[in-house]
Amino acid sequence: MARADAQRNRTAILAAATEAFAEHGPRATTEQVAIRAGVAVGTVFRHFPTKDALLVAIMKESLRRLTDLAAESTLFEFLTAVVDEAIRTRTVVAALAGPELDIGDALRGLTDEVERLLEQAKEAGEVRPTVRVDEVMALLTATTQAAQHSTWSTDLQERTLAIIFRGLA
Amino acid sequence: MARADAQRNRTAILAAATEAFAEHGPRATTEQVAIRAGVAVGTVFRHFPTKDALLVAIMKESLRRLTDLAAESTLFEFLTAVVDEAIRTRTVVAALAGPELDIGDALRGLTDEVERLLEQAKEAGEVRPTVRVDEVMALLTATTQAAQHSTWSTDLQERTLAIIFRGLA
DNA sequence: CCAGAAAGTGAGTCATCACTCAGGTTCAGC
DNA sequence: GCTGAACCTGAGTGATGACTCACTTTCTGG
Repeated sequence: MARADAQRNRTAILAAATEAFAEHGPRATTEQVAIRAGVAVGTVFRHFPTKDALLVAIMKESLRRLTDLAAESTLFEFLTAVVDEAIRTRTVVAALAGPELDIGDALRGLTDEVERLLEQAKEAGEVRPTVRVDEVMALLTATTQAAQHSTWSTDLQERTLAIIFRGLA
Repeated sequence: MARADAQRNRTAILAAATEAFAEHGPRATTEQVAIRAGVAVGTVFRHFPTKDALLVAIMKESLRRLTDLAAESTLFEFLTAVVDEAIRTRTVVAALAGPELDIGDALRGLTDEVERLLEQAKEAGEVRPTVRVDEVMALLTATTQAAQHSTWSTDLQERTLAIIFRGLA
């Protein structure tokens, strides 16, 4: 049986890291995370041997949450939701962006869901049959990247997404 | 009259920095730039008091080049060109992205050109009249961001841009 | 030529962080 | 309770990288 306090700390660290990275991006220091979690630095490193490991853990969590969400959405709803999530937690983006960190499997799960939603949308006649998944993922990456770096009003975000949706239809 | 060697060094530093940042992103060290330019670190700092100043100088140069290019292109040609440039020199992107660095005026020049091209495209019936400049800029930001972070094949890049163009039409 | 001003040099400073570890604390099973 | 294994602590370490400055070198105008 794992110790209860260790479990509590692990959870607290994950929550703190999510907040810290959301605020300051991946440049948030491990110590900031530790303080936020009410814990010493050493404890953070006991649970996650590396800062990157911590980032990966958070990203996987985020991707899993999104993958679940996909189960109960249409394609367009889902894309909108992903962009929202990207703005809120500035880490997802990195996840979609580069192969620097190893989150291959979680990302594949998301892609599978998108593929399913894409097929649905095609059958409903909402998306051209010629559109491929990698194109949708590329657009998704693009939008999330930009949404978090620059400061878009929700209005602009909606109008931009509308253009993309029109391009898919 | 400014000294000739100083001019030469300034040019060499700018060229070296462009290369270095293109290869390693903004994380390239000042010393790498110095070595590439065949110069000591101190000299780099004599010309550009800050690493950020150096980045700004490069970005402005890049934006000016693009602004010039806009004079002789259609909207779609231009957007494609910007994305290409973004992939080549990984610094433009940061320019479009955030207000972290001060390049306001150069960016405004680019936006003006895009606006002009947009009007042209509308008159030619290639773009819906309802499309606004900020939307085009947002899409531009998005695409450049993504293009440089992830590794897109030129094929995927073309297909993705095609979808965006279709959305604008 | 030659002064002296402008420019260049590069070892050194200082701050920042990811990460460690010797020693103290707390939990869980008996 | 008690014991020992698991866990926590936080000052310290080492690496990195932006920036400085006392000193040397190189231009250029007269």
